Order: sequence, then structure tokens, then C-alpha cells
Amino acid sequence: MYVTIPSECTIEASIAPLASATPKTAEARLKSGAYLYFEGDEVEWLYQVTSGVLRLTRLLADGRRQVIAFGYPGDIVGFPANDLHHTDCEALTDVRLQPFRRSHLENGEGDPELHCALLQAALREISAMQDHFMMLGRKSATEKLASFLCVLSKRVGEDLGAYRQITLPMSRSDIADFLGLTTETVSRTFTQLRKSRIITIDNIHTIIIQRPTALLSLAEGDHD
Amino acid sequence: MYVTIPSECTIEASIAPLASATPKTAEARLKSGAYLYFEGDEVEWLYQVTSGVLRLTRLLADGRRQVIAFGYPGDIVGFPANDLHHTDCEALTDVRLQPFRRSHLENGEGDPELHCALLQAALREISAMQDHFMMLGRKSATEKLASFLCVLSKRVGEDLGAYRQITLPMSRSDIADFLGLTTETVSRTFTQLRKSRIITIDNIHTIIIQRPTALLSLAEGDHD
DNA sequence: CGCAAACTTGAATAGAGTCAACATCGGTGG
DNA sequence: CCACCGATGTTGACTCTATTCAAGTTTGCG
Repeated sequence: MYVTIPSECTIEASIAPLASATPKTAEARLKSGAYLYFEGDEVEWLYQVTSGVLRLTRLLADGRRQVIAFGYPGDIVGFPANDLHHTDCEALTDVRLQPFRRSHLENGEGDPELHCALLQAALREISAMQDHFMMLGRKSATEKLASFLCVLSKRVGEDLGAYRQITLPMSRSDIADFLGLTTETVSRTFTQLRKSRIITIDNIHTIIIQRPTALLSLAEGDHD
Repeated sequence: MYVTIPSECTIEASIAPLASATPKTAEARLKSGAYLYFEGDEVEWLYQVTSGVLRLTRLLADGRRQVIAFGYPGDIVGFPANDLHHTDCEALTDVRLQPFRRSHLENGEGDPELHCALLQAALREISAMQDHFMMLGRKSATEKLASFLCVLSKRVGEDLGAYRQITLPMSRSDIADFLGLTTETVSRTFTQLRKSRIITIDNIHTIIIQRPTALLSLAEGDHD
């Protein structure tokens, strides 16, 4: 999951489970805190998240970290480059996964439909990452966090009477490293959204969006 | 071309012309300043740059711009998402291009080797974009510009006696919008590199790298 | 319950942005 | 061929946003 431009209709196709004539490999499970793979590992499988949330990270030599993406249900993770994984991947919650052999992406291996679906997922990934560039390079802290909450609300928000509720399984520093901020700035920005009565923070991991329209216009850069 | 982590060995495979059993479509040419496609156009072709430089951009409603990538010789541009282009693409110099039908990427269409090469290019694109995230999200102005010059030096730098020379066909504001900075900051950072005798600026579009090692360590975050 | 990790808040700082003036470049037309 | 002019680039002064550093608070786990 990347932070895409909220105004444009999000491409939802990836959320559907990939159809396949091939008998499915047994579902994989991962406990919260377990790693699915590490940077440098050889890629054998791609995975579609069935339930739960993954976190993909890259590290710089000096310890600076970038969260590349969060893997939400429907997302496909593990695209190889030069046969290798280029991120670490950790489960933020218990996770269920549908594995697909890498060969299904790379040479079809007798199931053209699955091959095509995986390829389309990779192409959507490129487009979503382009949107995320805009977010990292050109948006303010408030716009970044508002955009992030908007995307999550749309993807995994639950209706709660008139409002919408989001569960955040990741820490503040995960959010910071995803949006290119510090934990302090993320925390302050949450407080600011709370004080302007746009959100309420039920507990650290549960956000209720009180004024979705206000949040959306913050995300799009309408000043305050 | 993205700004990747300098320490890691750059994946050079994409620079080779794509081999193909299929008779090649005639080379396309584009004059400097001409557009190859616009955001929202339907994708019919992908292109591998043969010579010259392209610039891929996305715009935000309020005019903020992100340069998504520069297309240097060997790079493949025009990956579709939902059948559409998601950036504008302009030629910064006269450009020569090898077109490939989109169908060669999407269903092979009788040339599995070409299909595979295009797919691998898309996968490398994802990995390179992940590196670029780190750059946009976590690096300082100096690190960004130093990294940018390192990558260009490696990809398209020319030996000039003991030094290396880079030609920059793009404007300062193109560089700024690529690195998530302002033109003023790009300009000031060039000046700073010049004053520390790491580079000389022969003319606005020609940079000579005097101390590549110093530039590399700036790129990697060694403080001054 | 106790403790470490995660989170929040505050004050001070630094790095990049903004605004404005000036310099340089490059193309056009006299 | 040179002078002019707009576009592009540089520099300076100032501002402001986000970071840093530090102190507290809350959370959740053993």
C-alpha cells in the first residue's frame, strides 16, 4: 500500500484474490513479529496478503530506515529484481498469505491467467509508487499524514455509525519512516488533527475520522 | 533513471538493448521539447531510449510537480497501469527510441524472450524506485544532489583526463522537482560543492567531478 | 507490579523554503 | 554582428517547518 493521490480513483483491482486455474498452494501463515523474507534473500515466492498487515523496509548503512510499503489484504509483495528481495518484510499482525511461485510471474508456467494477473499487479505497483514519489517529495507533514489516513480509510476503514474507524497496527515510527518524517512530527500532527476535531484518537492504534471532508482537503493541500 | 543507493552495485542489465527475435519496429525520433505521451493517454507502445534524454513528470492539482524519472539510454519508459500512461513524457534533447508494442509486455505475442526482457525491466524499475524512496524520504539536500551526480557520472559520465564530466540536459528546476527540493536549494548546493572543490561548473549544463571520492562520501551521508 | 518501549509534549535549533534582487544565458530582431 | 529581452540561474536576507534533544507520560508485557 502506497499513499496515492486521493482525488484520483484508486485502482482497486489488486484487492480481488488472484484467480487461477492452477491448484493453489496451501495458504501460509505468519505470526505477528515474524519475518517473511530479508533483503538479499533469493526470491522463490510472491505472496498476496489474505489478512493482516506486512511492513516492507529498507535500511541505509548509517541506520536510517525507509518503510517502502505496508502490505494490506489484496496487496502482492515479493517482486524480485535480479532474483533477489530488495526489502525486509515483517508481519505487523498475524498474517495469512497466498503464495505464488515466482515462475508464475516470470514465465507463466502453464497458467497464462495467473501470469497476467501478477504482471498487472507489478505494473499497478509502478504507478502507485509514482504517486508516492509526489507524496514524499512535495507534501507537507500535515498533507502526508492526512493523505495516509485517507488512503487507509478507503482501503480498510470500518463504518462506525456516522464516522469511520481505522486500526493502525504499525508504530508511530513506522508511519514516520513511511512518510519521510520523524516520530515526533507524526505525533504532533496527530495531536493537531485531534485538536481541530478532524479525528479522535480512541487509543494509540485506533483512529476515528470525524470530518472526512476536512481530512481530504488537508490531504489535497488546502491550507488549514 | 532513479537515484539508487550508490554503494550497491547498480543493476546494469537494462542498459543493453533488448534482444528480440521479432523484427524490430523502426526506430522513432523525437525533437527536443516534443512530448512522447501525456498522462491519461492510452498506452500503445513502450520505448527503450537509444540516445538522448526524456523527462517523466506528474502534476498535482495546485501546480506542484514531481519529476518521476529521467529516461537515459537503455531505460524503458511507458509502462502502463490500467492501460493508461500515468506521467507526461517530454524530450529534453533530441531522442531516438526503439518502440515495443505493449502486447509484447502483456502477453508475449510470440516472442517470449522480448516478453521476458520487458517484464524484467519492469521488475528492476520497482527495485530502483524503492531506492529512490529512501532518497526522497531520508536524505538531505547535499546527499540528494551528490547522489544524483554520482549516478549520472556512473551512467553517462565521460572521462576527461583524470576527471569525469557530466552533461545535464535538464534545468535546475527539473533537478529540484526530481529530488524534492527547490531550484534555489539546488543552486546553492551546486555552489557549495563548487566551493569545496568537489566539482567545477564548466557551464550551467556541464559539471566536472574533481573529487569523486569526496562526492561519493557526501552522497552516503558522511557529514562534510 | 515493575520496567522498558512507545508515545507525547516542550523548547531550542537547523535546514530548506520564500521572497526579492541581481546575473547570466540564449534567442531574436534591428 | 551586436543589442535587447525574457527565461533561467544565483545569491542574500529572512521565515518557517520539521528536526533535535530532553523531559515527561502512557502502554503493554513479563
